Amino acid sequence: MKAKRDFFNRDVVLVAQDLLGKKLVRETPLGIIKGLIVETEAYSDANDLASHARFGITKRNEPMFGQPGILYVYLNYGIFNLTNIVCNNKGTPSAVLIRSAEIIERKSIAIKHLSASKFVKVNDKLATGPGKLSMAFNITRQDNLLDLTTTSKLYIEIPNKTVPLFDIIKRPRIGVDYADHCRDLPWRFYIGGNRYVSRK
DNA sequence: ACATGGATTCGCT
DNA sequence: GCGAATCCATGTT
Repeated sequence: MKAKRDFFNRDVVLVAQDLLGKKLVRETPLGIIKGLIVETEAYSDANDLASHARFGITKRNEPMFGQPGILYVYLNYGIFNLTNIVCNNKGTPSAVLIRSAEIIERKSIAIKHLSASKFVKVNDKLATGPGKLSMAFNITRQDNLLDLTTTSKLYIEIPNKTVPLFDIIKRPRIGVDYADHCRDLPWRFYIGGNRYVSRK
């Protein structure tokens, strides 16, 4: 079952954890790639000094203020697109950064996407780290504002059958040392013991 | 108009 | 553990 608007219209810290173990489905010209989300981070509103929303609404972060369930993609370090899904009700900025996934269908397509960049190494960890993940799934700024609840191009699939239980590890977010006291918030979430997590 | 630095990754030390 | 690659949004002049 495809995740609906209500799934994303909740507190971003909850959604970030709830996305673990869900399927990320991506339709490309070459076929449909599927991956299990194993690592996420939550970014909140103006009170979160690590969030793009800390400056208020700008041209770049405008998607964060939009409908829950839409995509927010931005260029990071001039090299990588980073994939975020907007949460909370419209007007309350927040987004979940999808950091890592275990690709379970059509790995060959992901390998083709990764091969297009000289900045990533193609190995068995195809979508480990937010830059590699976005490239493996061929998510670029062209996909910015895409509505995951209404398109078949990209969406979250919630399995019908029960999935095996797993531990949710909570840690400070990566690369936000500038964020004053917010740097220590345990808003990075990953599946305990999963080998596709970017760092321990 | 200009300077700054970053939600990364890889390769070398 | 550290620096390079690379570019544009953001904040300052």
